[in-house]
Amino acid sequence: MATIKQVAKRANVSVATVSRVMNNNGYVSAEAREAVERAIAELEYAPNRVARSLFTKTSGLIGLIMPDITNPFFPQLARAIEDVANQHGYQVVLCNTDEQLAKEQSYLVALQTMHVDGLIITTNHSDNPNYEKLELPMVALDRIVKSGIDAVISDGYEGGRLAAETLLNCGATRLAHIGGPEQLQTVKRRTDGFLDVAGDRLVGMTHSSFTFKEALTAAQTLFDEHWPFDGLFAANDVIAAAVLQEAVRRNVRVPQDLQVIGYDGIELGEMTSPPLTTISQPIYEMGRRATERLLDLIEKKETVTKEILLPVTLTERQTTIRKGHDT
Amino acid sequence: MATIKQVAKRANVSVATVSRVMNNNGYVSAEAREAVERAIAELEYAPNRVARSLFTKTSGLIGLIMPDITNPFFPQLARAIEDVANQHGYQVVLCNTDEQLAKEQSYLVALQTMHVDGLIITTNHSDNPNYEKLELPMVALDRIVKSGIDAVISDGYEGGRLAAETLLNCGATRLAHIGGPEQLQTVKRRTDGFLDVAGDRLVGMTHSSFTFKEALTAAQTLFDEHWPFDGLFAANDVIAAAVLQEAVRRNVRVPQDLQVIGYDGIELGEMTSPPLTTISQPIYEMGRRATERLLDLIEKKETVTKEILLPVTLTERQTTIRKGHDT
DNA sequence: ACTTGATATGTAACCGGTTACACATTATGA
DNA sequence: TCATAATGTGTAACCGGTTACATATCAAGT
Repeated sequence: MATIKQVAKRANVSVATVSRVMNNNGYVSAEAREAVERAIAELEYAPNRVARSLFTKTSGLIGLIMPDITNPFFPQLARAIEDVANQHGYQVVLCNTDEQLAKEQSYLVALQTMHVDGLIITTNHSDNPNYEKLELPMVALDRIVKSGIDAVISDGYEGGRLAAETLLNCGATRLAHIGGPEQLQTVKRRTDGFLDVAGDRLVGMTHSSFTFKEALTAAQTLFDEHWPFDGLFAANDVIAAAVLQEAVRRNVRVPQDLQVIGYDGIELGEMTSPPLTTISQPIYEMGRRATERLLDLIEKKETVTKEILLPVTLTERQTTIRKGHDT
Repeated sequence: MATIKQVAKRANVSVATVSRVMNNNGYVSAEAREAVERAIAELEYAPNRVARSLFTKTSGLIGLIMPDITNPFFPQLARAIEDVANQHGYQVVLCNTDEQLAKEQSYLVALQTMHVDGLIITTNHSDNPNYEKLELPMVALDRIVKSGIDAVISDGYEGGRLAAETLLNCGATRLAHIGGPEQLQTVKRRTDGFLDVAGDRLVGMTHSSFTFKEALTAAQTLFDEHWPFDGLFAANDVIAAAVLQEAVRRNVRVPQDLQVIGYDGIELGEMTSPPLTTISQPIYEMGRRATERLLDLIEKKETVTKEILLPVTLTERQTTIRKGHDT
């Protein structure tokens, strides 16, 4: 790899001049510029970002902290973040924390010492003494933070309401629900919204983590203890998929005997049989907005904290019965 | 953030001594060491990796180049890579290329100028003039490279054979197949293995990309043009999921009327109804091995090129009929 | 007593950029 | 014509580490 010194030599100028043409600032004569550009081309020079980083104290790196990329909600988010970051010349460093404080902590110092320019955080610690004292620009994604940290979330409460209303509109009268991990506030809101509309039409409810295996157990419990019900809202699509599978195992027909609505709008929902009706979060959009916000924080040095709330929508597929199309 | 100079001052030693205790090399007296350690603790000093990087020309970063993290095969791979990297003190930079040469190219220079220590490549270009001339340590994952680049792949040919044998053993007599994108060599091998065993028992075959939507179209075509068949092998699990969905739409019972085997062993396979029998690649293991190999290349400066071939296994779920358990 | 090797520590160069500052040279305006 | 501003360029300091080298002390060996 060529260095700026070699370029300078070849172009018969000083390193300062080379740096000026690279960064397009300061005065440079037309001849000098041309000579430098030729030298750059000939040597295939690309400036060393580490060296630049040392002086400028910016790295062009943003840290992405998530619980587990393997959870099907996150890849889309990561993709959106990476896309936007890349479009602006940034790279993203991926960090899986498994919601473990120790891992998170160690990533945090690693990221800081490598001078990342900002952080996007999608982990859901209730107890995190970490972030507040960090001076890095950062935005929380799908996650509620107490203090003055920017956040991008979608409207879980409204989503829960929408799910309940939809089931009711589609003719369900006995509602059931499987909620997510109770410490996740964004997820709890979905449950709150659902329950507020369901009222005493709720006949059964349980909770589950977001792993398929546990969801399957939760579904079994729900069927065992509260059957019959004819409308079910799951706190996310993975849980809904488990419900669907358990339903066929029990010869419960979906949507004729039981209507099901999931939450998230991940691709998995298209792949189940039948395809899953769900409350879609604008996942890609959330990632995009979070990243754009972060870049504003980094580059424009914005200071006011903002919370961005995105609307959710109903994606009707085939686990609910369309009004006026009853089978 | 404290600097080494501040630590040195506080401990009444020179920066050299501080550096020596940090890196545990050279001679340091017990008293000096202790003073330095106390100063480090008091200042919460963590060395600036950028500065270190500039001198040592290593960054502790490894670049992960994949087509699209959104494709459900990749998150597990990414996870494995990240885990192993992290255990060894490395971070990973995520790059989605969409198989576009331009994007790949631009990532490559970005990664080089930031001095990543190595590369893991899971893109499947047939034409890539890039990598060979790079002097970075790198390993290809799930991807076949001509020249002297290390690779970790699983035994697709044997997997294809295994799929065919399993279907045959389970009583299928009229076989069908949906292959993957034809330019992907690792995927083509699955088809080869399957066809070699299937022989003239194959009654129909088509191809599809790995997106669910296209897979659905391919499945429809196959049913339209070649039905009936009673055993189907799909080049990956996403395609298999599409087949399953199309089957219920046509009131084809799985596995009674049609047995289906997928490929990959991603979690999606557990979530379909019924759960999918599939040829499992050791995905996490592949990521792990690739990363370990890369770290050997980086740290031990190994030079001999190695190709690691991992075995696949049959994961029997409910889209095939167990021998001796015929329904 | 004197050489020698091990131990201990500091100074300064270096990694490859950026930029403050000094110093020219040329253009502009009165 | 001359002061002043705009333009153009190089030198060297700086970012925060690592390490070669010089130097100093001390114990061991002869």
